[in-house]
Amino acid sequence: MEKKVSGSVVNRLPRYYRHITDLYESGVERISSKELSRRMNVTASQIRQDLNCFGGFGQQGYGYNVEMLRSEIAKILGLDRGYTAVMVGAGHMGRTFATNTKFESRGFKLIGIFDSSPSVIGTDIQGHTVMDYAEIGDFVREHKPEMAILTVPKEATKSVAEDLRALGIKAFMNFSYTELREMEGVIVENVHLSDSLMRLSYKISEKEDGGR
Amino acid sequence: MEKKVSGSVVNRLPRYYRHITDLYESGVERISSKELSRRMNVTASQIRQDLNCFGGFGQQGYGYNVEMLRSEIAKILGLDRGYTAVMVGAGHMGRTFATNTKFESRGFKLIGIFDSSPSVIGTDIQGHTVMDYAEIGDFVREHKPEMAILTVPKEATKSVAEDLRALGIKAFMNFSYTELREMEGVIVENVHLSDSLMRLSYKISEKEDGGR
DNA sequence: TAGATTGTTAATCGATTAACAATC
DNA sequence: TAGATTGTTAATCGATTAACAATC
Repeated sequence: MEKKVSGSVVNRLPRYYRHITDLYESGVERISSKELSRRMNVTASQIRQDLNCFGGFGQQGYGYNVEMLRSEIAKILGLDRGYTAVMVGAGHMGRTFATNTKFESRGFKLIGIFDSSPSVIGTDIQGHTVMDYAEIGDFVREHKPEMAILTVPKEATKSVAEDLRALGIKAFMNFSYTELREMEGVIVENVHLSDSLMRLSYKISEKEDGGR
Repeated sequence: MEKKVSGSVVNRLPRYYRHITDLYESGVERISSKELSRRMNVTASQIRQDLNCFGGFGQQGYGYNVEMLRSEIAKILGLDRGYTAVMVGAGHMGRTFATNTKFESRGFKLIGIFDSSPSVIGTDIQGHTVMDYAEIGDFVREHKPEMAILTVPKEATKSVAEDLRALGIKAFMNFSYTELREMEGVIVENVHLSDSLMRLSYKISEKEDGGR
């Protein structure tokens, strides 16, 4: 059994993937931890430590092969596993997230969008016909998606999550302004956009005061 | 000059605000760090430490007064300063963020939305008429907003940020899948939704492997 | 007063950085 | 080979937790 990887490292992984992908797409073949550290504004030491949680992907005197490192990080992140997701909530946020996220190029597949409002059921989002939430049970039992993206109003979040959990969904991404409390045996990632707005506000006011 | 507050504490502040606001709205008058720790799933010690970076808001033997604590955290976050924001990019994400975020109830004011595409200029978003990006210079010079929300495509992010910086905008919230590198003297908060998706993916695959 | 709970100091734990031998 | 750069150990730094005297 490998050593447990710390949360701080996990949080940084997508950022590594993003930067390495940028390099890959601009045709860079190799990169040293030093050069990457300059670009990412972190220490080279941290990069080497982080990557070594998962294996020795570099070569002394050379650095890291960009293509190889990219595919290794993808593997670590599980992007090669073809995870599938359903989305519940075809309102503004659902539409935007479904439209903006390049699911396929990130290794995921969005396989169904559900809503309970008659006015959106049957409409199209990026080639997906919105289905009736009442039918989600059959759909999930048949297709067995790993994750659910919840873009429903605050009030509905908890009950939808409980329904889906009972159907065997293991992981949730929650966009509503409520915290989906960790349920037994389930993985939750809460996305709170207004938290970012508040952090920004804090930093502005901190700066104003500091400048006095 | 007060002691520098650590990034970890700042990151937790919006979450405190959210939980305290929940309590406030459900009519709770006082809360102890112990009870709050139970609800938030953190240690009571951490709560007391965190709050004490900013002052002694509690009372021995009693706990914290919810209404008072809420307004203190709001003050710390700068939510009482009436910061104003412009948004650039009236596509899906811009529309969604403008529609979903209760700016006013969070102490902010969105004062203008801009785009450069003739097909959206003049359309309405939550009572805002989308203005021509070509006119943003005059607008910013007149209204002096503190922050800008960038919901533009990846390619446009950098140049828009530089324009706005030259106009005096101090803080940016960037939604595009590119990192707005910290510019001299400017505050940046990057929001990367697909990072959350990847973290979720990591956790699912970690769990699968762990269960073997 | 007695009980409760804070504010704060000290102890522990974990994460980051520095350093360097191994090696390509 | 000589130079570069990794992987990894040790040192440092910072954040979290525990403990408790102060006090409402």
